[in-house]
Amino acid sequence: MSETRFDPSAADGRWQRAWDEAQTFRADSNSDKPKSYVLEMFPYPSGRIHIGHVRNYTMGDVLARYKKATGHEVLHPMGWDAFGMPAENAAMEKGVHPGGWTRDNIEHMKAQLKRLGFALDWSRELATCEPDYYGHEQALFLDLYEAGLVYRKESEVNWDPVDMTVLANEQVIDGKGWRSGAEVEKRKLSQWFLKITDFAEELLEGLGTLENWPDKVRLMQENWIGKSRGLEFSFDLSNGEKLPVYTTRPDTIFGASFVAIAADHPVAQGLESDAARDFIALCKKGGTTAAELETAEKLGFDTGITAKHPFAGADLPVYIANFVLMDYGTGAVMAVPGHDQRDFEFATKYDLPIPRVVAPSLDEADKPFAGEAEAGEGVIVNSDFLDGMSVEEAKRAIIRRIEEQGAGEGKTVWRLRDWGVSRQRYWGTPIPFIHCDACGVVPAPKSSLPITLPEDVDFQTPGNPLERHESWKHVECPECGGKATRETDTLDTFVDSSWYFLRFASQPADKPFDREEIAKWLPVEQYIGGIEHAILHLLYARFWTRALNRIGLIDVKEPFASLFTQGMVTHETYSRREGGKTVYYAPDEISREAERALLKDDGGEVEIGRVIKMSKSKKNVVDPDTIIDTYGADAVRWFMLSDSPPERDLPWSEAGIEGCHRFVHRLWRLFGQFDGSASGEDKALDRKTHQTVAAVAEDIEALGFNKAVARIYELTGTVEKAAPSASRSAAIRTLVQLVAPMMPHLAEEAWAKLGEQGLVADAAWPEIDPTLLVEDEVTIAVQHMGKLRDTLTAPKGASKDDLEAMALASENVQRSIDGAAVRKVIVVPDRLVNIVT
RNA sequence: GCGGGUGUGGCGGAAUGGUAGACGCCGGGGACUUAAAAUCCCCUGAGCUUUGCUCGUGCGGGUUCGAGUCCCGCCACCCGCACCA
Repeated sequence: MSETRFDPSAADGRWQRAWDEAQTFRADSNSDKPKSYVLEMFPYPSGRIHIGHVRNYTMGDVLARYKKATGHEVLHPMGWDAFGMPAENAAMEKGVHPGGWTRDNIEHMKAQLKRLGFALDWSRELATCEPDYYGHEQALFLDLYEAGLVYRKESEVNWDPVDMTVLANEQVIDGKGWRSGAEVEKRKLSQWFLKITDFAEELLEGLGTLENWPDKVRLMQENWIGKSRGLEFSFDLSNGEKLPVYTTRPDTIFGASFVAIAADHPVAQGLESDAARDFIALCKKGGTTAAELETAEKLGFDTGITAKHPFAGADLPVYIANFVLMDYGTGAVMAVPGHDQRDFEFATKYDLPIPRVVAPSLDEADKPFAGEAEAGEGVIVNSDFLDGMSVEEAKRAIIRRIEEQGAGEGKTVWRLRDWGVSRQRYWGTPIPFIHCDACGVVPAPKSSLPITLPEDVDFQTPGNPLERHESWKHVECPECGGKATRETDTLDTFVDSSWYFLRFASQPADKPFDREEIAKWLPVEQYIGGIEHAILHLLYARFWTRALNRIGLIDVKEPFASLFTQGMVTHETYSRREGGKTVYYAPDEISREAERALLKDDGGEVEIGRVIKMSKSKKNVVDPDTIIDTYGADAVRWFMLSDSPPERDLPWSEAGIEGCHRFVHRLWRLFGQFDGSASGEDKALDRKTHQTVAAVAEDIEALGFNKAVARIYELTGTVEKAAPSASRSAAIRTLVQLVAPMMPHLAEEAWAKLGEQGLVADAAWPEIDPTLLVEDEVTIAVQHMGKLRDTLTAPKGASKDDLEAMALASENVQRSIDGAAVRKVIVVPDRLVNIVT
């Protein structure tokens, strides 16, 4: 083997082509091997791969390659979450077609991914914007409709009157459209909904089975679903109506001193007076940002109506209150100021009674409040037949009483809302329905699928181009044959990403997927992606999977057996004040010295800012293409795995990637020292090698890539120092295999030079000799009173008595004991001896 | 406000209740070289009266022969949710 340098610019492409030609990473559904489905969240084709993708896909790739080496049939696919707003924005700004823009981006990004040498089955590539994907989605949507899981209802949306479009909440900034700057209006539109609330209970319970999901994500979903147990009952109002309220604290019912309703509650809406109307308008104006809610004053309006307390008989005033939400519970609450902070503030402001009904003990039934509500545990007081009960006992008692009277019932209320999937946009999956004046809303026949998007659309006029597209929009009614129009709304792109993992596993032309084939691959063994999808995507995908399961299309209930959320790639920022404002500079405009950073252009010093998430506005981004050009794919991959634990943020640094680059070449030099004819055994090295193989395997399976990397560094150092022997040659060969999942190009190149047949990507993971995992000598720590005084070497498994004798023989130990009587000696076999005096 | 997480050298970080700081980066010294790059070797938590000793894992207590790790109470930072009755 010659001492040539490893040249990634030649080797990377060569091996990528070799894998392609051999179809090394093609997944065979009919294989007898155990299946392993490794999946990373597919990207939106924004134009360029960013470094966060590189980290995400490198982790998945190491796992996929390792699984393959350990005898699994691996499915590791890639595709494109290709519908979405940026394509329409590009269309409006640059006059390009969203489809053309998207497909160009896909082509470019695919080339970028290929340069990184990922072990992907590209034969299963899919893009959600193509009819052969979204057509099947339309079919699934119709299936769900037939099962009663899809419905239409009037719903309030954020409407941008200039762009003539619906805006998502996050697109409304300070009450104005993010693009147009126009004042956003609330509009009622008839929209499509999916009945995710039907699955609230099982989505919540299912979380309990997802042991290999981060607790954090499970908790976030749990809070999002938001189950609460309570009582719903009705007040009789002085105007003769009944007012249902919901409470989770029915035990405090005797502490109710007023009733509060939401501004858009029917009772409020029914008020005629100008003052009432003005107050309702005021409530609507209130901001919805976190900061505004934090400081918002509790405001109320006395309707003049009263509500009869079901037990006390008192007439409670009914207020419209700005803190009551219409879309939770019944939009009306019984207000218990003594034991709810919001009610307390409200009652204080409007001078309403604040009775105590929970106290630390029966003796303290009239203890005054210390300026805030007491929401905690205690004993019920001033509450007639509930007096003396605990909070929990009282809850049960009052619910029973109300139920006996037929005035209400114990009820579970969920925070989770049904999923509104209508989007008034062009670049999405057309919703397969037809509106007929005579027949109403009619599902499109499955034979008419896919309903494809028209290509000839213009984006220069505001609004949804589908709305204006006469030849596309007007169709015959499938039922009566009369004049009808297509639904012009398209589906939320989260629908597209709610089943792509099924289509990856099975892609027949005539249906969304094959049930038997899905059963072979699903659930995904390991899913990897960003924490930002903890709720929406991951909840929707779980829902969609359960919905398909319920209607009998698949057998699996939970799509992702294990979830891993990786940290972000971060970078320090460079900036300086110029003409009164802060100007940021990109890393490649900077020359970085040990303590300072200089601008290449003029040599001026710039300030080194905090290490934060890469963002365009701070210009602290690095471009994957550039760094692959400079260092090669393997060094970049290695950096992505080194140092930081994968769930934490990874600070990108020039010094760090250069270190990785050096290591690639250091390995290459070591591989060059392979001597197949070397003889002689080096038992210590054999041990180290086998221990490393076992440890690296364990680390990869636990996704502890940074630890695996450290072990490989260690073994590399040991092998470098070892004298030539058959053991050393074996160690070098093993090292090639150990780094193969992480640095596949270098590994293939070395594998070939070692004279091995075939690809290292096809090679089995090195076998471990269990007898070599244990040392025959161990280092024993010797402590006196828990402080280290000496270390000694003992044979593995030495007896407690021997170890104690050896420890006591130590000069350092004797000096430390200094003649004191030994009271006790603690011996941990093969680890330490602690002498207590 | 509620919920969760994290605090270890100059930096990223290791460490089944058992030798704190593995491994990498930065830095320092040396070798090779006419020189540089590359490479290799050594040092690198702080302090001290340096065969060795003391201190040291955000702070204060506790349990234990022994605590970064377990328990109690704080502090700081980060993330998520948020007027959810």
